[in-house]
Amino acid sequence: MIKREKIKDLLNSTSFNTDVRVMGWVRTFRNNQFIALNDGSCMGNIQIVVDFNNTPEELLKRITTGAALAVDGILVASLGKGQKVDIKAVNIEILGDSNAEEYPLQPKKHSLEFLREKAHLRFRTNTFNAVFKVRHALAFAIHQFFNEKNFVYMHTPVITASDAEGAGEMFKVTTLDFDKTPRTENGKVDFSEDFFGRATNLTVSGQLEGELAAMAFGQIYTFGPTFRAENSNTTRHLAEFWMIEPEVAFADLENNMQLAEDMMKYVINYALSNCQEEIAFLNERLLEEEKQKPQQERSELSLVEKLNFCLTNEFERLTYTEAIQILKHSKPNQKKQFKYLIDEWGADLQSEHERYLVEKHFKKPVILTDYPKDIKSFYMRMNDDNKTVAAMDILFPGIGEMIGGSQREERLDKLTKRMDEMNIPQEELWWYLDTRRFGSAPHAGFGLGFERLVLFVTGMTNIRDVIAFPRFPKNADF
RNA sequence: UCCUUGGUAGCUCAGUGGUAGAGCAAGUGACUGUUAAUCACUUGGUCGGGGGUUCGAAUCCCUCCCAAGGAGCCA
Repeated sequence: MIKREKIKDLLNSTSFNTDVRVMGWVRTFRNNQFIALNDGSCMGNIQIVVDFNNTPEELLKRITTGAALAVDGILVASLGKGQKVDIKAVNIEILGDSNAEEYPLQPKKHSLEFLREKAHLRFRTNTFNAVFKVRHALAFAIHQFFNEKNFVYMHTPVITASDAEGAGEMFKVTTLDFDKTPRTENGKVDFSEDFFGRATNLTVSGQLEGELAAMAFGQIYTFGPTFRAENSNTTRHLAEFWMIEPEVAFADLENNMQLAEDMMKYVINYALSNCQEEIAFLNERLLEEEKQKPQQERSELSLVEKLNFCLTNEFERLTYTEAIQILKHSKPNQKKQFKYLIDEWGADLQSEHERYLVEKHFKKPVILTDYPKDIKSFYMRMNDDNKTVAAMDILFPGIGEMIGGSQREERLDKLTKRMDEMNIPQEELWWYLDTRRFGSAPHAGFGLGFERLVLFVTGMTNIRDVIAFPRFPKNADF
């Protein structure tokens, strides 16, 4: 028997008149004669030409959209205009039938909302083929970037006992029987009877554990699933998402910003050069979509232009205080077009403000630094002004916050003081505080929401379309 | 969780008080170098669920569920 070949290789082949064998799934079957076959090796289909006069009616009827086939045939130069090569079928074997009356994917354009409900089948569409290839490339590029810089990939725990991080609502992890939970004398659930002997949750961040490792390896990163039980129903939040969290010893906020910008450019560049076909497709898809919109709402740059723009321009860096000044004097603020008007220093920035800075004022990624201490986490390093902390948020057009990071507070007295002020129990984080007791050192790190990166690079607009099986409130299908 | 807009055939939608429609898909047939093939015919609906108003409800009211977009929370 001949060895099976990948469609990707055959589409570029010029070895005409050779016997080939392919396997794949039917995308369309036109004219009782032309099968567009896809095997996932690339976005393109190979055209199988069927000699329908010498093929049993029985078999022709079973060549339906979605059916899996094994085809033996001869590779020939195509007579048609749409493609360079055809396979003249000699023998077609149906590996798996696909009932055309029941198969949900039709040879036509489907809405993303519809495909979201068919998440088990949506990989079979061009759009999702492209999205998940790009997702793969980005994940690979992230590992390659850190590996080249000699970072150590740490696997931080998915189940944690600390609930003091304040990053968000947590999912409880328990084996207790809900119908008869053990109770303490004062009526509370007795978690000492639970599997771990204490209350546990799914992690909301690997940062604290990451810091422990960074204080030995010097530079580490994590890349794993993260969970937030927030009741968020937006196009950029998930209950289960993947996060990349580098942590670097002997680094300050400046180093941290540089690392983040370098990483973003590295992985975007990797995707551009390794997913040309996919990104070209997504670029076209987005252009088509934008055509539906009124002129005003269309973006100035195409997807490819936007990605290239990111690579060739420095991210704009400015402090929170400078941003407030810009916003205060901005047109929408003067004309009271903001829903939340910028009045004085200290307020948290709303999405509309971030969007103005990124999309209207600077028109490129922006790194905002040195936020007021009161709107940031306890572990961020206090600046000399005692008002701001060495925090940074990287804002991207269309996405908002892509990265959040900071230089960490390495001074034990200042750290414990902040914890007291923010009511964070020190005894629960004794192990974290130990790093400040024994050989503390300046260090910094950040968290990158992987799906938000995939959103940006694919030009998709809903985060539920860039993760295979999205988890969000009221939804855990598949 | 809040605000807005929606939920009608497998899909995308029209129908705004008088008894259910189109295009595509699917089925049957014709045609055969097509490119989401084309042409003809056919099938297909508890109009999101429940309750109410009315002689009569897809249409009006109440309520619940679900979806999209925006907000908050954040990555």
